[in-house]
Amino acid sequence: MKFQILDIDYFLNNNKPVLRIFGKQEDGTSVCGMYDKLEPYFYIRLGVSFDKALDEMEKMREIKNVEQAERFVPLGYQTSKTKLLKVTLWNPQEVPTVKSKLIELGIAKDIFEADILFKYRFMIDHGFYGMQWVEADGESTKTVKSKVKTYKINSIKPIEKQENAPISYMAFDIECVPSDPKRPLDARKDPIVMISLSFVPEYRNKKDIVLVAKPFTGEGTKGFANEKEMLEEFLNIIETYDPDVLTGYNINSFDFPYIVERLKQNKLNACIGRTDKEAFSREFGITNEFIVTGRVVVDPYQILKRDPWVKFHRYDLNTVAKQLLNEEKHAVEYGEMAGLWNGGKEGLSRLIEYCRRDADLSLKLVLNRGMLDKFFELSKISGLLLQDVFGGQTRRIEVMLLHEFRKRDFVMSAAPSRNDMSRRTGERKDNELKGATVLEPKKGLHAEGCVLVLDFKSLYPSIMRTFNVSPDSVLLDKELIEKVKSHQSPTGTHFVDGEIYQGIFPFVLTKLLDARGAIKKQMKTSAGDEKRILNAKQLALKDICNSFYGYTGYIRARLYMIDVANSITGYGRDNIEKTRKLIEENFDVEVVYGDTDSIFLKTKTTNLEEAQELGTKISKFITERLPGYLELEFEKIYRTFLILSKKRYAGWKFEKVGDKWNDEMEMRGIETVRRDWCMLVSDVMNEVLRIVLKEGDLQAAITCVKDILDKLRKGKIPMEKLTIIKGITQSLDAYKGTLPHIELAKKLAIRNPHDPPKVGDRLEFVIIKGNQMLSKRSEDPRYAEQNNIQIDSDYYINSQLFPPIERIFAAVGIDKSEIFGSGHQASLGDLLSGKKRTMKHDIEIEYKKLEGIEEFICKKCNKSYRRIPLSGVCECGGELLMSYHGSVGDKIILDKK
DNA sequence: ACACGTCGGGG
DNA sequence: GTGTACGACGTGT
Repeated sequence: MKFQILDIDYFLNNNKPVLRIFGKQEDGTSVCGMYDKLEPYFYIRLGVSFDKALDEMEKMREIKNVEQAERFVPLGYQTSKTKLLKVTLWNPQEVPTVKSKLIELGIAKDIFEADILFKYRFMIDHGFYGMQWVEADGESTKTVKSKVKTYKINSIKPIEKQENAPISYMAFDIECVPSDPKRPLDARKDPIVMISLSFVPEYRNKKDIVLVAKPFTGEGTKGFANEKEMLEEFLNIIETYDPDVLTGYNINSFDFPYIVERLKQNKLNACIGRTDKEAFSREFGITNEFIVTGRVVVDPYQILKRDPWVKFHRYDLNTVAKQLLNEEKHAVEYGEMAGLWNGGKEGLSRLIEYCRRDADLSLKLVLNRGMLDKFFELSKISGLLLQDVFGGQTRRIEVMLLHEFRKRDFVMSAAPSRNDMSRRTGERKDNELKGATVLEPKKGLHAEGCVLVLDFKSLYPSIMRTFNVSPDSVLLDKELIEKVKSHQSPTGTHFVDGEIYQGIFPFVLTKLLDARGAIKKQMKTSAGDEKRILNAKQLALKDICNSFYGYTGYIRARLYMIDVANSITGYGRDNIEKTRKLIEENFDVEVVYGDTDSIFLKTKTTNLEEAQELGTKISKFITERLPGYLELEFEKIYRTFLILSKKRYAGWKFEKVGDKWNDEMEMRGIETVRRDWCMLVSDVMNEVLRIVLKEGDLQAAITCVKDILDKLRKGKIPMEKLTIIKGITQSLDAYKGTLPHIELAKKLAIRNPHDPPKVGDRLEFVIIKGNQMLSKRSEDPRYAEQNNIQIDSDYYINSQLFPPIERIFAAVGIDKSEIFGSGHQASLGDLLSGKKRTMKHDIEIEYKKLEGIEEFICKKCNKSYRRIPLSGVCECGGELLMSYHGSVGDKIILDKK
């Protein structure tokens, strides 16, 4: 029998562990393999004599066997293996108690691998990675311990196979109505009124179903007498459809815990998994986790929120779906729900369709956007089970290293205890983790010549490879430093030379980076699904490679070594300084900026082709002169470059695709979108940056801002552009200070006593004119509009627009008084005497061709604008979308690092 | 510039 | 389940 591993756990049968390996066969059949031939074990370094230890340990009934073993210990370069004891127990659950007993009695001085989950012990010992294809031999068996086809396995081994087995997905979403409209939802009392389910592939020829907790008939809808019957059907569908992946938006912290509580209230078992074990939820901080044995729980909310490459302004389903799928939720406000539920059939239908859409959108997010592709690959590369790969980098690295350790006869350190961690924190006071070098920026606008950006390819991984930096290659012993051929890092730590012994990190990184290189090559000749998967794979490899450095300095790492981390950044600092010097000595360019692994060079040419050529030449020159694997790559050209300070800059980027130059505005660290800013600020900032960078017309930038201020003072900016949104997070009287949105909430509660704002509501407000304190001058935008209340233009000018806009203007040498100053206005010419006020960028390509590449298109009537009209919307009132190189969509803010 | 506190998504 | 756990952005000093 062959199958792909999805999940593993174990149960006890007469105090003996039996592993349950859940998987999928090629034809999509779910199977479970039961394996009982593994015993839990760990290693100790003796604190007493062997005989004494043996004596004591024979008295412990939990211990099955003790034998001598020789292994390399992980920290510091080892010239020989260390004598250890391998302790085998009967029951994995007794490991923690035995472990602490051995330490207490002084028998063990050190403990290794006593905190490796039993399922991972199994995987590592068998060489199984996540989503591994295996071949097992055994016989079919019947048991209550599994709900799918089960086999008792005699032997099991990994096999080579790339493609995934067919995976089934089910998304769901629940709606609840509070029994007391003034109170927040309470899962103990307030029932679930409907559950929508969405399937890929279809379930009984249906792509979705909505279960309703009251009698109802309708297409794709199933009514029930009450909540309990509806919940029973929910459990029943899960069992018959048998999904591999359960998904839904924010299910980990809302839907799942809520359902579990409702099942409990209705005296039903939470049998959602593929075993007799009930599903359960646990929380830490915000990251709730929901465990369903045998299946994989995927919460797109958590995945999106943790993605460092793509950031959203907000993370509610509507915003995310709009951006990623160009689809929206049905418009139903939370406050309406009770009314819809308790009202007539029409309202109920609306609520049902709202619910249906939510589940559909979640599933589309996961599937249409290939959200899991990278995680499948991360699981295969790291060795973590799919369910565990959504967490942090630490576990990915550690389980991967465990595989490597086993091959090399190494043992893994224990995860740090609370004590270890506070000791590490304390030690940092004297020996702090020093970061990278950020070259002092030459602030301002650089428009006279193209700016070249060059990057070191995988800087930290390359450093670790070049200088053999690894926790197991450090020379901790003074004597060893004299005996062994070694080198010293810029921060004074010694490492054994690579030709004597290659550390595990450089070894693993070499494997991973080589694999990534091969995949990127392969991508060039592939297309469609194949290319998509290859891309996911190379991204997964990149993620893992880039996390090694951070790992060595992470307080919770098993292989924490601050000297190793500091050596890496130390080499990095050396490298960028060396590079700067080499460039300045050999090329006629000015270093205007650089950060960690990048360097920005201002050239004397405005010709893109020439700039490109120079960039390539410099990268080759430098790479030839740097040691080992360090490689400086020519990354991109900024025709114009504006830098405000370290880490805050914008550039007009040109990139050659084929023989055409594509252009794009790029911003880093300059936020144009922030939660607490109204839309007007974002619009003005984008517009100002565009004018400065693309038109080089400072005058126009000033005029643009002045126009806005003028409109603002005359009350001509639409209310929605001035609206600020903030949420109510606690009961109104619990707030200590006065906050604008809370003051407004109080006002609204008086105006509208039957539907007051509640905890969890998000309030929109504008600041209006008046002589009270600011916080008391918040008002509902619609109310202000209807009652013709004037907004406080001074607030918007001084508190919202001024700070960010001033930073930009200061950098290009425009004094704030020129725009914001009231009364006496300095003449434009005076302010910048000697400096050229306006310049049209000189570009030696056909400018005409560029026109129209970037434009704004109305979503409704398709009318296109070269600039956003100041109203922010189309003449027809429709929303405007940006268009880049022919593709239309809101811009997602990408911010590397 | 730093330390400390709050909040997120869902209904 | 041989585990005990976030990170961005806000305000205040």
